[in-house]
Amino acid sequence: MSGESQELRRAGLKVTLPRVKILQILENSPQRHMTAEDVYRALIEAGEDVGIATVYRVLTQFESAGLVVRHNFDSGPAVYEIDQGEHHDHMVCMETGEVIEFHSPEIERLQEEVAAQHGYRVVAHSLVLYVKPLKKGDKAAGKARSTGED
Amino acid sequence: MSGESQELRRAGLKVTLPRVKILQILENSPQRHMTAEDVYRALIEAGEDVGIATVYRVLTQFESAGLVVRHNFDSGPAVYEIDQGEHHDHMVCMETGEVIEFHSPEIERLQEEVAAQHGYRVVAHSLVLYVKPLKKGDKAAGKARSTGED
DNA sequence: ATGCCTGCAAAGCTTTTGCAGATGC
DNA sequence: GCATCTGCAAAAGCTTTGCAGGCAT
Repeated sequence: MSGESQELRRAGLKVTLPRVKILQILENSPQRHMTAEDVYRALIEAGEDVGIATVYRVLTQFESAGLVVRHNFDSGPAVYEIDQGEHHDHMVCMETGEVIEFHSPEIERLQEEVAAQHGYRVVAHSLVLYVKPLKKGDKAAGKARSTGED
Repeated sequence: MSGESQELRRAGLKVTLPRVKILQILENSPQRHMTAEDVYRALIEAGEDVGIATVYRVLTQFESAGLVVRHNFDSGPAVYEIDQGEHHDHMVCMETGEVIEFHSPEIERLQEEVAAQHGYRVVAHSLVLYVKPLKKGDKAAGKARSTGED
């Protein structure tokens, strides 16, 4: 029925209430990046009686099925986000915790180039920038002003 | 005395046996990237009687002092490596577990550029490529043949 | 009806913490 | 001598797993 059921079936997963609910939450939550705990709380608030173990199991299955992508930002709990097909990397603001997505084909190309130079091909990668907001007057806008910091 | 003592003092840490030993291990181990457990085992094998808790505490202090850098490859235990001042990123071979270091100023520049476009400056970053060895004849060298996988 | 799913609770693994005694300066 | 550090053991945080019953097909 609902698009969720289709997606689950297509992923080869039996259509069950916990899976449908979790998929809905991941798709509809304002928060794109959720921890297992986040999902669990959302379920509880929605009146659904699922166990945290099931949340972990389902998220893991979703990941295997390619429905979601799992990220490990720094230490701390893993976060999951629905896979919209659009690959992207992340920037985490160290002041607000906000997560910003970005995509840079140039960086990706360079990654492959570097790997090839070492005799490898890139199967997956993880790129996270830990950032802070630019204060006004901190620097000019455009081109290639390096901040020096690393 | 030993260079280690100097380094510790310079870092503002009291010179104690566990700290000296751990620093020696990090500096002399053939393995550049060690988990707390690795360091602990090395200490035990060296006949030193330190607790794992101390290993964690010391590694954390070393990190704060800038003596070591801590990485979280995927999930799993954190790894530490002595900070040789030379910033670099990592490639992890998915077949052998081998860790290869690399440095790409171009990628770093692009990172800053992207961050700036979003109104941020890069404070730190984490880039890990998960790679597999190129089989012979797997592909030609140069240009931009994307593997499709991501 | 059957086999995959779920909830619960317990265990696992990595890392942190409280405390009393030891140690460096 | 005093503050800091250490070892031990216990706890904490996140995630996985065993098992008995439940649900989708």
